[in-house]
Amino acid sequence: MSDPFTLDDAPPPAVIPSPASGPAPEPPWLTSLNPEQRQAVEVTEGPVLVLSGAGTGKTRVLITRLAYIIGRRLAQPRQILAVTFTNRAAREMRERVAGLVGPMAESLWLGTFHALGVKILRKHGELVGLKSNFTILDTDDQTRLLKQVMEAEGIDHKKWPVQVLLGAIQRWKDKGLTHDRVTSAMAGDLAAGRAVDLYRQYQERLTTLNAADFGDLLLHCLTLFQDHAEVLAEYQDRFKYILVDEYQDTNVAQYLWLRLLCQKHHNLCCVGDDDQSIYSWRGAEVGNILRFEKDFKDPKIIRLERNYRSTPTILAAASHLISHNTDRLGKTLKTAGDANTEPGDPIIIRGVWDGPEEARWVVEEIEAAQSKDQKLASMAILVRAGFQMLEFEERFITTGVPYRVIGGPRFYERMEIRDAIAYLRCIHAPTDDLAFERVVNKPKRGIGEASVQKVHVFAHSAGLSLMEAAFQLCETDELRAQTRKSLGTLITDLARWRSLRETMPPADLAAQVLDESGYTDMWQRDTSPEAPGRLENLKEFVGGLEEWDTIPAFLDHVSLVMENDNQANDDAVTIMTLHAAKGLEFDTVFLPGWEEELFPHRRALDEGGGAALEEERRLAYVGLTRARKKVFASFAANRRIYNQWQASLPSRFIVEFPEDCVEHISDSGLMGSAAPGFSGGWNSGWQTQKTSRAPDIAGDTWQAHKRESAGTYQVGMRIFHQKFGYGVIRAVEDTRLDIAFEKAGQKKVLDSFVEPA
DNA sequence: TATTTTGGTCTTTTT
DNA sequence: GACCAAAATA
Repeated sequence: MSDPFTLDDAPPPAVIPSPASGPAPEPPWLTSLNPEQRQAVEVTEGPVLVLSGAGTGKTRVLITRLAYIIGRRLAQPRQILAVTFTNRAAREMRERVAGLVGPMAESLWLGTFHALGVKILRKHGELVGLKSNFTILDTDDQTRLLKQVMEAEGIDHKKWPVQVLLGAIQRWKDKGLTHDRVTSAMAGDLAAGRAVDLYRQYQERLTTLNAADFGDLLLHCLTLFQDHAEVLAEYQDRFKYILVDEYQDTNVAQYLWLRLLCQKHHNLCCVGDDDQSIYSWRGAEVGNILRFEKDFKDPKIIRLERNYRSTPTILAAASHLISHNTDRLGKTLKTAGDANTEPGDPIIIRGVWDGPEEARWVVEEIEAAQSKDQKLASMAILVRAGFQMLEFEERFITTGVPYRVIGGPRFYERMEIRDAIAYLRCIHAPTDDLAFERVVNKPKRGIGEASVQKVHVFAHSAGLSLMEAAFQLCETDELRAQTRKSLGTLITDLARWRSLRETMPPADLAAQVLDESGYTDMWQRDTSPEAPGRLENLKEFVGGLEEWDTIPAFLDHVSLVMENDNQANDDAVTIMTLHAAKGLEFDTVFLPGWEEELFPHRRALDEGGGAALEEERRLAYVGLTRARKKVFASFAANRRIYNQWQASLPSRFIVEFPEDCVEHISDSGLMGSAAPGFSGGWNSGWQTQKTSRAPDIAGDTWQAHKRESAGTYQVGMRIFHQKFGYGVIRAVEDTRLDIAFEKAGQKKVLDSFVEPA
């Protein structure tokens, strides 16, 4: 095999780094570091673990370390591997390194685990059964594929949902387990005890399709390294220095991947914070941090504890909150500034009546800050779950305040975009059966399920791809003349477009395909309200394609990045999940929805043990420490979930704030007289709460209400509701009442929210 | 075949 | 209430 890595014309000399070894003046980006940071940069040899609290300059250390290694000529950029968790982090890191060392940064191996895995598999994939143009499946494709396998095996999909099995397979992959290493004990009675076999068949289907799912990107790498020592040796040789960001979020597979790669030079530097481990549900093992000392001999452990980001108040609150966790390495964050730094504003805590009210309040605060010349871009709303975003969006739209949602409904996951991509996939890889299936009757060409099934059966028996099978079937009388004709047209069209791809830029090709296939037409004729939006998205899609020179490059981007990063640089408030916020910082942070069952989330509470709860608390810690100056936390007494109003209690995390760091503010105008439970004002209620542990807000009034309510309400009764006013009960079902309100119309409400009128 | 109706499940968090 | 899948209907 030709060695692609022998191009290094001038291997750098192995210099033992030492600040005193040369008279060269030290650049400012080095001298401005604090002693611990500097150590983390300069100890280049051997394993290094940097335990880095929130806001302690972890990213800066990583970037400086990269620049230092390059600047000292300890290695060429192409001999350095730097791994991040998100594409955003990777992009940012590359930009900032480039700022220090210039265009050399281009040749760094820098990216997410998955992106780097793809890079390796594109080169050596044949050794594990993947051709270099293999497809990367998204969640949707994975589900459909596994579903096909399960259906073929006659597994009852009602009893054993696809998602559950898929989740199990993914977790196995996270642990680095190929199907032959999963024991039946691990599988249990999952999928009627057939889980392991189904896993195997799923992998077989993937191989036939020349496709890999997300977990495979790492798992195949591991297999490759284990079975082909010469390939592993190449990479081990090449990567003189390895840097890992967010190490606390690595899973077992990623850990093994790293361990294999660093075995020659042993220069592995991992940066992480166990208090910010929030991805255990995705297979992340905080244990990787704890194992570091055992698995890598004589590691240097460096703690960064000086926080440069937040005010002392925020820091104190965050530290106090996280100290409720028992399972941690333990570290204290100190403010980095002078001893007499101003403590900063207290954390504002506010209880409101319901979700919309909360949104109203948050946006009011944002507008107030804006009128004091604070940039909207310096403010963020961090939510626990995606559905919370809607209320804020609505409010921003009505008030006209610019906002930006990160990680919302993803562009590339929209139906029309996935269809368009499927066309490109068919053109690029004729064997991509999943894409073909998606496209075959979109727009409607009279090729129904029955015909597709025939193609399927034939393809399977003859060992052909769907497209090839369809082509051959068109030569026979198996299919109806009508079907045969349109199927034939589709296949010739696809072939024609394929022949254009050498000469035509992807954007133009896509435009032509969407046009000639009738796909655009389909939406233009569609009269549903969302059709114009879809056409708009397709336009944007074609526009976005212009950045790409080749289809495969674009397809990789789509499957790995999944987000459209045309981030307008307008001044806008950011809305995102707490998970997405990790690694970012803002002057002002809003933390809405701090209610029991939402945050901490019900699922975390249900799952026994304290582990899940501790992860929720870490999430709270991440949220708090995103703020530089000011934090607003809030909770609503009522929240609508599935069209049901539900009473909720303030999150236990609110109680865990140290009292001298917070300021409770009550809802005067709106709430004052309207809500009995609220009128007393917060402060008094909260004083007693700490000891009694039963928040007064819902305390006596509501609890009593709940108890007495069973049976008190009957059809025909006239009642009063805080939000909807007066009404008459139409139906009673358990604690749910169907009420015809005089003003608000017919609603379903919980009995605890009404009182006899 | 295509469209409508019904019935069941939902919401954590993401590469 | 929204979204999906399967059944019923045109």
